[in-house]
Amino acid sequence: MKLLEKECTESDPLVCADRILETTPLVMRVIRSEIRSRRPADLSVPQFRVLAFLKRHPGAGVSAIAEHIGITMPTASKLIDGLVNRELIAREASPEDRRRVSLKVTKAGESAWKASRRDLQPKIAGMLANLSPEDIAAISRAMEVLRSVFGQEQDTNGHC
Amino acid sequence: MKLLEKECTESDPLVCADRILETTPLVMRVIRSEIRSRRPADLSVPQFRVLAFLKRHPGAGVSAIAEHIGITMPTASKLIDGLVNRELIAREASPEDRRRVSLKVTKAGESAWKASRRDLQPKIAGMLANLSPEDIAAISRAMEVLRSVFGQEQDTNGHC
DNA sequence: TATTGTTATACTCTATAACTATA
DNA sequence: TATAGTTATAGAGTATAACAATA
Repeated sequence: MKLLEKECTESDPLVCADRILETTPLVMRVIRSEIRSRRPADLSVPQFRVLAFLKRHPGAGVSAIAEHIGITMPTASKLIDGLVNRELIAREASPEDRRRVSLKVTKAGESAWKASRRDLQPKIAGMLANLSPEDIAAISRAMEVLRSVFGQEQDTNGHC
Repeated sequence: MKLLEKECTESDPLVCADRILETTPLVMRVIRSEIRSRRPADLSVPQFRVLAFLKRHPGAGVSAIAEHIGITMPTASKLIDGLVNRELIAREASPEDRRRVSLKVTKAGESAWKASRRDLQPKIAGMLANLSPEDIAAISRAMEVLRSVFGQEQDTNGHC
């Protein structure tokens, strides 16, 4: 249980929920504004996530994206429209089931995703630079736990 | 440094940034959909945050909100319009400087905020219920650290 | 009939640019 | 001239409801 320094009620789920509620929008806003500032690489957060998902699941359809990203099908469909129009992903009818579409990331999409990531990741990392290694490791672990709880997608794409 | 179980590169800021980038949108989406499902209490995340800020800083103006919430003035102005129309906040001209507006939360706004919070917090807490106390405490601490890094507003409203 | 997508419509959040009113 | 805020305009993300096409 470590020390008493901060032992008040930190293991109380309600306190934890409160902090998640306060902190998450702050982090999100930084991510969004950072993404937005990177014109013309210019991928929104949802677009970035669609590309990431599609890189992991080439050939996936609209419903798979909607489900795993956590949006409705019309929303996913429109999001995909935008990416197809910009030729960042390719959409074609599935041969065996012609209701389905098969989506995959194009070369350009791959580049755009990498560019976004190349800018974003060090920016966020830079904001963490002054933290202690212990704090950083704690955040890393907390994110893993949260992902398992909040993520529809149990990916276990083990970084380790 | 604890054990070796997960010791790979967790204290690497880049790895940590990666996880933040992956996890934060997932958490955010749950929060949003949860907020949205609570009709007719029906506060969006930005609205919720404006009310929270205004509770802490009654009499604040549009620019203060914009700055602390992290949005532009027109965005804040419109957001405020919506809340004023619904009579969740009150807007009046500042007596000493008539360019400024003075905003405060109304009774109805207070109720709406509390209702949103009353629903949201236990919902999020419920999702954490199966985690170990250690995990929960770790998330709590991680959120505190992240808030200090990503928050424009250094509130130190010590819950402890 | 059930599934996969898309279209239609509407609302919120967001920004930039241009404007008004006050200091 | 500079500051506080609003209006105009535009675009993305989101949803629900209604629809088409295929199975």
